[in-house]
Amino acid sequence: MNINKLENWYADHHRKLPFRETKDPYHIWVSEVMLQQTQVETVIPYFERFIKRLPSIHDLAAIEEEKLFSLIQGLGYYRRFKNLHKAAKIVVTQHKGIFPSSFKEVRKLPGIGDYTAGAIMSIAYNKPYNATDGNVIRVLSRLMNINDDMRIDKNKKQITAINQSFIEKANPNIYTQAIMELGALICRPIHPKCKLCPLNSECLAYKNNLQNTLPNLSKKPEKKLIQYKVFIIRDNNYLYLRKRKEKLLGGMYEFPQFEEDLLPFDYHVIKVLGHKKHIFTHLIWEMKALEVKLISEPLDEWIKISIDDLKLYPMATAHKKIANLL
DNA sequence: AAGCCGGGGCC
DNA sequence: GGCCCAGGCTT
Repeated sequence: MNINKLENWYADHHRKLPFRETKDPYHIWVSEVMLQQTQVETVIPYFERFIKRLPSIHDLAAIEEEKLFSLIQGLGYYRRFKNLHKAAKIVVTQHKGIFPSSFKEVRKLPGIGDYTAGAIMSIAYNKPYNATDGNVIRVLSRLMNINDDMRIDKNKKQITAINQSFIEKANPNIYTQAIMELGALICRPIHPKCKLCPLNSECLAYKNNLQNTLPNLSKKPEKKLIQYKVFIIRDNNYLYLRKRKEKLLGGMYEFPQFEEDLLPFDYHVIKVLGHKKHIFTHLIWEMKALEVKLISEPLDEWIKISIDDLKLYPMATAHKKIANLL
C-alpha cells in the first residue's frame, strides 16, 4: 500500500471530531468504547456529554452505575459501560489513576479487546499496534481482492496481520485514523467513491470491478420474533417500573412486560395505547402497550414511581418508545 | 467457532 | 423490509 498517499489524503479530508481534539488516553478510550459497533454521528453528542460530566477517570470510577446508565441510555450494548466502569475502578485502584501505556496492560482491562487496545495504543500513544475494525476489513479486502468470508475469525486475522505490517511502516496515530476514515468516507459499504480514492490506482477490487461484492460477509441467522404485552399500570399519579436483570438490556428500566397470557396479577384494561416494534441484533420485539388498572397486589420486583420522575430512570430505546405513548 | 448483546442509517 | 455496521465476552 502507498501509505503516504493514504496519510496525505487524511490530512486533507478528515472530519473534525471532538475525540480527535485530544490525546488524553482516557478520552480516547471512552470514544473507542462508544464507537464499538456504533456510528460516529451517533456517538458525538454522547461523547461530549460524557466528558463534560466525567472529565477524568476518577470521576468515572466514582459515579453511581445508574447515573452512568442515564448518561449513555440509547447507545445500546450496555455491557460496554459496565465494563468501562469496572475498568476505571481498576485503573484508579491498581494504576494510581494513570491509564496504562503498555499494550499488555491496556488489553487486560475489561471491555478492551484487540481492536480497542490497538486503537488506544496507536491513537493515544502513537505506537505501532494495529486497530482492525469493520472499516479496515472492508478497505483491505477490497484493496487486496480477498474474497474469504470475513465473519470467520481466521480470515479476519489474515487482514489483521496485513494491517499490522502496514502500521509498522507508518505514522501509527495518523495511519489508524486514516484507514478507518477512508472506510467511512470513501470505501463505504455501498456506493464506494472509488474515483475519489487515493488508493484507486492500486486497488485490486476496483481494477476488477469487484468493489460492490467485497467484503464477503456470510449471512447472519434469522431474528426471532417475540410478542409482548406491555403494562402501563397507573395508580393516580404513579406507575410501576422494573429494573431488568436479564443479560439483554441488563440494568435498564422497563414497564412490566410479559410474553405469555397467564399472568401473576389481575387487571382491567383501560385503554390500548398502541403497538411498537423494536429490532435487536438477534430478535424482534412486537409490543402491545396496555394502560391498565391493577386489581391484585403488585409484584415485589416492581418499583412505584411518580410519573414526573420517569426521566430519572435509564431506559433502553424499546421502552422509550412505550414511554412516548404516555 | 458460535451465540449473545442495541441501535440507527440507508435504500 | 432488508442491508450495513468504529467489537467483546461467554460458552
